[in-house]
Amino acid sequence: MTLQKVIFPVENYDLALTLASGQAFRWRRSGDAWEGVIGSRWVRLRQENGCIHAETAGQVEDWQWLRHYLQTDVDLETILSAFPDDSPMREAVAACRGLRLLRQEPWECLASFICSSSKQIVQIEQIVGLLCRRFGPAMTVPPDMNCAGAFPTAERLATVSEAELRECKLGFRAPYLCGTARKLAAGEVDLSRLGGLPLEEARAALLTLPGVGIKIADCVLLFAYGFQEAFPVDVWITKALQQLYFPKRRANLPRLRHFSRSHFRPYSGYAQQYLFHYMRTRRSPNEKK
DNA sequence: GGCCAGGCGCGTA
DNA sequence: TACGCGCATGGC
Repeated sequence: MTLQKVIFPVENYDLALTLASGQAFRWRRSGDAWEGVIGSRWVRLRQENGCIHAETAGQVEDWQWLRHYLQTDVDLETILSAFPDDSPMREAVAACRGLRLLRQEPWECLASFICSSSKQIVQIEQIVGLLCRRFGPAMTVPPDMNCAGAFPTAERLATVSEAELRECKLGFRAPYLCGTARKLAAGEVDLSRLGGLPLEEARAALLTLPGVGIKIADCVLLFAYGFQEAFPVDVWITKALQQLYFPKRRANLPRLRHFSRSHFRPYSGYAQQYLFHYMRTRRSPNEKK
C-alpha cells in the first residue's frame, strides 16, 4: 500500500498548538509529526518550513476534506485584528500565535463533548480512543500501525448498552451518550440540517439531546458547524472572564455568558479558544518566577 | 490524599 | 432566575 501525500503552504498556523488545544481528541504526537483520524481516514501531519505535510492511506481524489478540516484558507490576521483591543486579549494572542479552529464532523464532535463533562482533556482522549477501538469501523492504515477504528456512528452506539459504555470509562455520562445516539438514530434530530439554521435554532435543537447543555452545544456549534459567534463557557473560560474582566466582583455564569456574547464579537469563538488556551498554559499568578 | 477536570439535570429558594 | 448537589473516574 502506498501513502498519498500532499503539501499545503500555510501562514500564521501553529499545527501542534491547534491539534493539542482540546477541540479534537484523536491526535497523538509521533516524533515530529501528528497522527490522527479525520472522518474515516487515518492521517499523519507534520509542519515544516511554512508548510503542512500530510499523508493518508488509501485513495484520495482531492484534498478538499483536509483543507476544510484544517481551515487552511482562513485568514487568521483578519480575525485577530477584530478581537477586542484590551489587555487580556492582547496577552492571549501573544501567548497563542497561530492557534486555529478546526472544522470537525458534527456527530463525532457532539459525542466527544458529551464525554467531556467534568473531565480533563487527557481523559477525554482516552475515552474517545476506547470508543473507537471497541465500536468504531475499521480503517485503512499503514502496515504495522496499531490504530483504533474510526469514530463509531450514532447508529452503532445506539445499539450499545450503558454498561458497555461504562466499560469505556464514561461513568455517569454513559446514559447521556446512549440517549443521544438513540435519538439521532431514530431521526429525532437531524445533525446534517443544523448548519443551515440560525445559531439560536441550531442550539435549541442540540439542547433537546440528553447530556447536552449550553456549553456542549456551543462547542459543537463552533468546532463542527463553524458558527463564529458561539462562545463555550467552561470552567477555564469562567476563570478567565472572572479574573481578567471582573476582578473586583464575583460574576455569575449567566452574567458571564451575557458579557461574552456582546464583548467578543464577531469572532467570539476564536477569542474564546485563545482565552481558553491562554488560561490553561499561563503560569499561575502565585507561582514563583 | 485532596482538589479538580472543556457539565448536566434536577431540586430548592 | 440563581444556586447547590450528585453523578464516575483519574490526573496532578
